[in-house]
Formats: sequence, structure tokens, C-alpha cells
Amino acid sequence: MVDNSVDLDAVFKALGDPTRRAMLASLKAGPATVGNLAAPHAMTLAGASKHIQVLEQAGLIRCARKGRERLCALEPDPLRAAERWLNHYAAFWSDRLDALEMALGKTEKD
Amino acid sequence: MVDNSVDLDAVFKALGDPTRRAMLASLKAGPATVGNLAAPHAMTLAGASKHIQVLEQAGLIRCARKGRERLCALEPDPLRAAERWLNHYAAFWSDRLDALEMALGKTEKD
DNA sequence: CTGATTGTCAACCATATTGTTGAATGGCTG
DNA sequence: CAGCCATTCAACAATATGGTTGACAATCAG
Repeated sequence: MVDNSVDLDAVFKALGDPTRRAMLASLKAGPATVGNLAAPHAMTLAGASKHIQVLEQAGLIRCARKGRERLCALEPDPLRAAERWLNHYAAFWSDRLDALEMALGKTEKD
Repeated sequence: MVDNSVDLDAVFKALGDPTRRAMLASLKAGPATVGNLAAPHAMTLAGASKHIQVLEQAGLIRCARKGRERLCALEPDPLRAAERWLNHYAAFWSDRLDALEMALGKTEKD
């Protein structure tokens, strides 16, 4: 029941930005500071900080002060929840690939 | 290579709206018309039509005229691409659950 | 204490998103 | 043809998003 309280809206919205997805990818290597996450992304620190807040609100990362820095780490639960949602579609991935053509031919589906 | 030309930005953005996710869920039962997809979602047909266009642009569905209706069907590739992206994080789902605490304790990660 | 580093906050701008209405299109039906 | 049905288009409004700047708070180093 780990991923019950996950807000898929917030999670998918957060994932819908390449900067944020890149930040998550960076965090696969381990926890990182805000400045660290911001560095590769030609934008101000304030801008990056906002992205990080979006990720944190979505529950995708968790952050905590460490001295004057802020350390952020990946939080896997929401990703798993998203993956689970997508998995409900796994049944389709085998067949049904041309559902549209079939439907166009049949007009009615039994 | 099926899911190569998939725009994850568009896909995740499209998934970041509950109305659109619900529409996709409806389409699991089989192809449906615009009116059909719109029906459960207290909004004008024009509004629903826009959502459907977003889904279509993201490649998540494919639509075609069928007489005076427009028939839409699930297109699984982008969902699979999204799932694949998430899967790069699967390695985390076993351990690393408290990476932040560990990092706070250690300051350096070797 | 002074000053540099790290990050956030508030205000602001430009653009995108979500939704509405009302008119228009395309297609079936009598 | 006339009219209805399903859908889209255009214009608009409200709000959200992504980004900037400049001021501020907190912490570390000397």
C-alpha cells in the first residue's frame, strides 16, 4: 500500500518537463544538492529551485538541510505508482494493435 | 524500436490530467467516439475535443472519421515508452529507500 | 564580526493550458 | 433540399507554468 497516497496528477505533471526528468536521472547516482542539480541546466538557481520544489511536492524527491546546503534524494514510491498505472495498459501491448482499423471495418463491436 | 519517436514530454504532460487519464482508461474497453469519451466528464464537447487532441498529439490515441463520428483508439507505444523510462528507476525500488538519511549521516558518498 | 556561499522568497513577465461560447463544417436522413 | 447530429474552429477569459531579477536568510570560513 506504499503508493496509495500518491497524487498521479502531480507526479505525471512533474515528469512532463525535461529539466525535471533530467534532475531525477541525476539523482539516480545518489543524493545531490540544489546547486548540484541546477548546474547542468542553463537557468538561474531560483529557477532550478522551483523545479525541485515541484518534484518535492509530487513526492518524487525528499530534501533536507545539511549545513548551508539542501540535500535531495530520489523517493521511489511515486515512480512506482506511475509505473503501476501504466501497467494497467500492459494487456494492450501484445495485441489490439490495430483496434482502430478493426473498429472502422466493423462499426459495431459485437 | 517502436517507441523511438515518442515525445516523453508530450506523453507525460498528457497523462498529467485526470480527465485525459480517464479517457485513456475508457479506451481500454475499445475504440470510442468523441462524444462517447466526452460524456462522463462534465464539460462541453469542445472542451473534451481539445483533450482528445492533446492525447492524439502525444500519440497516445489515434482517431479517424467514421461517417459523421470520429472514432478514437488507444495507441500503446507511447505508454510503453513512458513505462520504459520509469523502468530505469526500477533498480531503486528494492533498496536505497533511505538514501537521504544515509547521505545526511555520511555527508560524502565515498 | 566580515564576507562569501547556498538557497529561498516575492514580484513580475511571457506563454501555455483549460475551459467557455457561438459559429461553422461534414455527413446522414427524411 | 432541409434539418439534425457529431465534431471542430475561433475568440476569449482565467489560471497555471517556467523563467527572470533583486532582496533576504542561514551557514561556513577567516
